[in-house]
Amino acid sequence: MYDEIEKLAINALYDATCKIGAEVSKDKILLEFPPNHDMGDLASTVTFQLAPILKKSPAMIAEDIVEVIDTPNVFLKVESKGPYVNFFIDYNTFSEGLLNSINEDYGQLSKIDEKIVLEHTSANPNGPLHIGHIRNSIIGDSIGRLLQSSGREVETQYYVNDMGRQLAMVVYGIKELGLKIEDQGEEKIDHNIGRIYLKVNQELEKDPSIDDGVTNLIKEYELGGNEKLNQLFHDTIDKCLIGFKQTLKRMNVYHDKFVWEGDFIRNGDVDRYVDEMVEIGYARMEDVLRLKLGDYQIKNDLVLRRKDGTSLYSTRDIAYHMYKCDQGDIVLDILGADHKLAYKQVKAALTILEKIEEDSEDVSVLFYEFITLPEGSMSSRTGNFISVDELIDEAVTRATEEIKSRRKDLTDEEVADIAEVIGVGAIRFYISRLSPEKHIKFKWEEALNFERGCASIQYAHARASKLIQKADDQGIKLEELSFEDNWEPNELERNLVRTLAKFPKLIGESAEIRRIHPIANYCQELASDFNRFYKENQVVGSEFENARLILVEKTKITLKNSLDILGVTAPQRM
RNA sequence: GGGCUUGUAGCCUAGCUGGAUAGGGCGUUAGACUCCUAAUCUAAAGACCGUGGGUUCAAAUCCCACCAAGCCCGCCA
Repeated sequence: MYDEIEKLAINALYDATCKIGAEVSKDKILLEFPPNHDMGDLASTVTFQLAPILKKSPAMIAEDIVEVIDTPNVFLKVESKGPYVNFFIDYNTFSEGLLNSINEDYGQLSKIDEKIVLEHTSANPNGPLHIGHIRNSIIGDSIGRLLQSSGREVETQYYVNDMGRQLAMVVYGIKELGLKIEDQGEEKIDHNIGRIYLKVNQELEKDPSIDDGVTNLIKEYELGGNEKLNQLFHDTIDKCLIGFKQTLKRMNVYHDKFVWEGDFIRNGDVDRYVDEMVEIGYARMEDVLRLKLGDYQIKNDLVLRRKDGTSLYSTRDIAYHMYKCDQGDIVLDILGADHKLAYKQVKAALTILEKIEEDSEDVSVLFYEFITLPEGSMSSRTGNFISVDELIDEAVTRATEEIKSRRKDLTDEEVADIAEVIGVGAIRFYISRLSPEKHIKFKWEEALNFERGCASIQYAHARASKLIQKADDQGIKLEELSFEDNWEPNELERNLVRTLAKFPKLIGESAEIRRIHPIANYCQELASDFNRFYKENQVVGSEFENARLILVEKTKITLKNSLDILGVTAPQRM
C-alpha cells in the first residue's frame, strides 16, 4: 500500500521535473519521512539534485515543482517547505483502503524464488546454553522468521559439534574419570554435562597428562573404528541436545535440521576437499598441513590437519559449507564477532574449491558482538556464566510477581501461562532491539524490564484483544462491519493508520539488510500509537464504533505479526 | 604491533547510502483511574552526537589522526 503511494508520488515528481525543464531518472527520486507529521507523510529532496542543473536554489525549485505538480488522488496536497517537497496523504480515503487491505497475513510478502540455508545457535554440546549463546539463537531465529515473511524459503540448521575438544573432555570424564551424567545433582541433563566438563577442567589443572588422553579420544573418534566409543560420544551429545531443545523451545527458537559435523568425516567430504586443495596447490605440508591464503589478503594460514593427521573445526566447517551451498541459493550464518577471521578463511576455501565466486554474497554472515557479565566474559570452562534456563526462570518469576500485583482475579495456572509469555518476551525483546554490533554488558534490570519494552507491546495487544472480545460479546460481527460514512480519522487514528501502513515495506527492507532491530523498534512504535489512540478514543459504543473496531482489529493483527517475527507471543490478556 | 567493531543526555538506545528543530525509552519533576486493564497516557527538564582536523551549499552520518572499550591474530571452537 505504501509502495503504491510512493510510486504515485515519484511519478508526479517526475512529471513535474519534466515540466520545469529538468529531467531526473525515476530511480534517482528518493522519498523520506519528514521529521514530524505536520510536515506531511512523504518528502522529497530532488531539489538538491536539480539545483546545480537549473542553477537555482533548492527552495526555489521546490516552489516551482509544487506550482506545476499534478497532485495524485491519494494525496490531499503537496507543499514546499524550504527545499523540501512534502506530500500529505488524504486519510479520509486512504485509511479505509489500507485497513481493508490488512488481513491475517499482513506482512507476509509475495514469494521470492530463493532458498536460504540459515545456520544459528550451534553451541557446543558440553554444557547448558548461556546468555552468550542466546543472542545467536534470538537473532538467528528472528532472522529466519523475517526472511520467511519477506517471501523467501528458509531452512534453519543447527550444526552439532561432535568432534570438538570440549565434547571430548566430557567424554573423557565419563569414560576415564568414571563420572556419570545422572549423578551430577543438576535438574537438567545439559547442566549435568556442564558439571562434568567443569570437573574435567579442574582435574586437568592438577594433572596435565589428561590433555593427552583427550587428544587420543579425539583421534580415536575421528578414525571411527571403536563402536563403543562412537556410541558414548553420540549418547552424550543426544542427551545434551535434549536439554538444549527444551531451552530453545521455551525461547520459541526452532531448527529444521540438526547436522552433525562428524558426518562430513564419515562420508569422505573432508578428505576429498582437503586433497583437492592440496592438488590445486593452496594447501601445503609444512610443519603441518596449511592452507595458504595470501591470494585472498589473509595473512594467517589455516591449519587443515593436526600433526597426528586429525582434522580441525575449520576443516570440517569447509565441508559443511560446501554442503550448505548445495542445499540452497543463499547460505547465511549467525556468528559471534570472534569468528570473523575463521569465517573469512572458510569463505576463501570455498572460493578455492570453486564453489563460489570471490566476494560472493551468496555465502554471507551476520556477526554479533559479545554479551559479557559486569565481572567479565562468560566461560563454560570455569562455570562462570548465567544459563538461559536461569535467565528464563528469573524472568518468569519476576513476571509472575508483576501479574499477581496487578490481577487478583486470575488462577495460578493462568498467571503461569501469562508469566511465561511475558518473561520470554522480555528476554527476546531485550536482545532483538539492539544492533547486533553493540557489545552488551548484561544487567538483570535491563534484560527483564516489564515497564515499556516488550510488556507494553504485549499489553497493547491484550487491550486490543479485549476490545474485540467485548464487541463479540455484544454480538457484533467484525467481518460484517463497514466504515461509518462520516468517519474522518482524527490525529491519533491517522498516526495509527500511518504506522500500520509502513509494516510490509519495513519487512522487505529489514529482510534485505538482514536486521531485526528495526522490527523491534516498529513494534514499540505501533504499540505506542495504539496506546495513545486507546487512551483518548472510546471504541465500543462510540459514534465511530465500526471504524474504530476495524482499526483495533487490524492493529491487533499487525502487532501479532510483528511480534511473531521476534518470536514473541502476543497474549490475549495480561 | 596488525585487523575488525563500538563510543549519541545520569543510564540504555535509534538514526550512520550526508540534507528540515538528533527520534525513543529508563530514571528525574509535575499531572491524569466515578470512563473499554494506569504493564497506560499528558507535560517539563536533560545532548558542544568520544576528541581534534578535513571534504561539502550542508556532517551524528564521508575521509584522516588520536583517545577509550570489546573482540580476533591457536596443531581451541
